[in-house]
Amino acid sequence: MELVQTLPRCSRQSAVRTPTRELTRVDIALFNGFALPKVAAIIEIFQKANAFGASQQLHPRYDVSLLSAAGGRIASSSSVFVWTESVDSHQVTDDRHLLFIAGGAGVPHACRDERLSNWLRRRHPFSEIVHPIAEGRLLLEAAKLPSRYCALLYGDNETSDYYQVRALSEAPTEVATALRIVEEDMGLEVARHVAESVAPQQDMPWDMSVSRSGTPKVSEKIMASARWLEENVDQPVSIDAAAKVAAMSERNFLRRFKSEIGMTPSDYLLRARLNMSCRMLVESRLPVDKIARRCGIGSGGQLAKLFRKYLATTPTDYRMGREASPAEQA
DNA sequence: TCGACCCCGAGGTGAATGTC
DNA sequence: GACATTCACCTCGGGGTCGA
Repeated sequence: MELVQTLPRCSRQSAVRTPTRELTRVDIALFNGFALPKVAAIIEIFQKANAFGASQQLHPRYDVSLLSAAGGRIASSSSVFVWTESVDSHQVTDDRHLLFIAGGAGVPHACRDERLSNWLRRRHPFSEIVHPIAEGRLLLEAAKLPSRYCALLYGDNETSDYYQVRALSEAPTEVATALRIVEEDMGLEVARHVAESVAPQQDMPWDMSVSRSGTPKVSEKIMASARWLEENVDQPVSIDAAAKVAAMSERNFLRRFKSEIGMTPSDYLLRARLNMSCRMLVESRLPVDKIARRCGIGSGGQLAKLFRKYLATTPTDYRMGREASPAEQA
């Protein structure tokens, strides 16, 4: 069941909100086993927008809160821990509220969490945007609530391509929603500035995401399996499991995936993992072995082997090269 | 169009070695 | 001692083919 609502505009004229000052509260609902990358992308977008505002002598525009049913320490699916506020201690204010709901392997368990469901029901009427990330929509469905996307994302405005907005029949990506909100609040130039500073694909060796590019000839089943592969880059993934997502036999899945996407599922997964490891090499100081394990690439040795094959370098050389020439990353 | 079977090679795993 | 890289061996993914 697809539960989707759209407001006329994600603008200040919303009937839901009567702000007393220019602050937007961005609540992100988490649970054990949530998928970290997309949550991190949202946080980064609003943080960059605040930082840009600060450089213009403006007050912080966005207040991002990480929330969970009980509060405290929450583990992502990649075993990275974050500290959260309890939903019960988090009060609704008369500021503008946006709600993002994480996806990830922990969703089925979170769907059975009455405390989280009840809070979603209480918070839903006060949130201008209610945007589930991937499997996060199952949490909304479990609470019998509709999604509430930013309607402007469905319009044919000139910046749709810039945010990689999907077809009209699909929900916008969480990144597109966050960027659109920044554009609404702070203007197109700021949104572009933020998009350019956070866009991982522009820095990475490959941009191969089918789910973002919306390749027209790709069937929904194959698209779903490709998305599933992208969302599970940090997990041990078998082709058989991916075939089950597409509701096909393993052999047929391999054949269809390659003919529609142009590469094998394992190649697709490998590229996604390499992109993630490249990003972590540049943005963190974690040792190569830990990065490899967190990206689903067994060991540092395996990562070195892949870097030698695909990039003709080693992970440490790649990291040093990116640090030595930051201008090339722009 | 899809499933089943078989074979080959690429990739994963863990140990060994090198470097700092 | 920690981390990075190489190497050897084994597993499994992908291609070819055929039949339903």
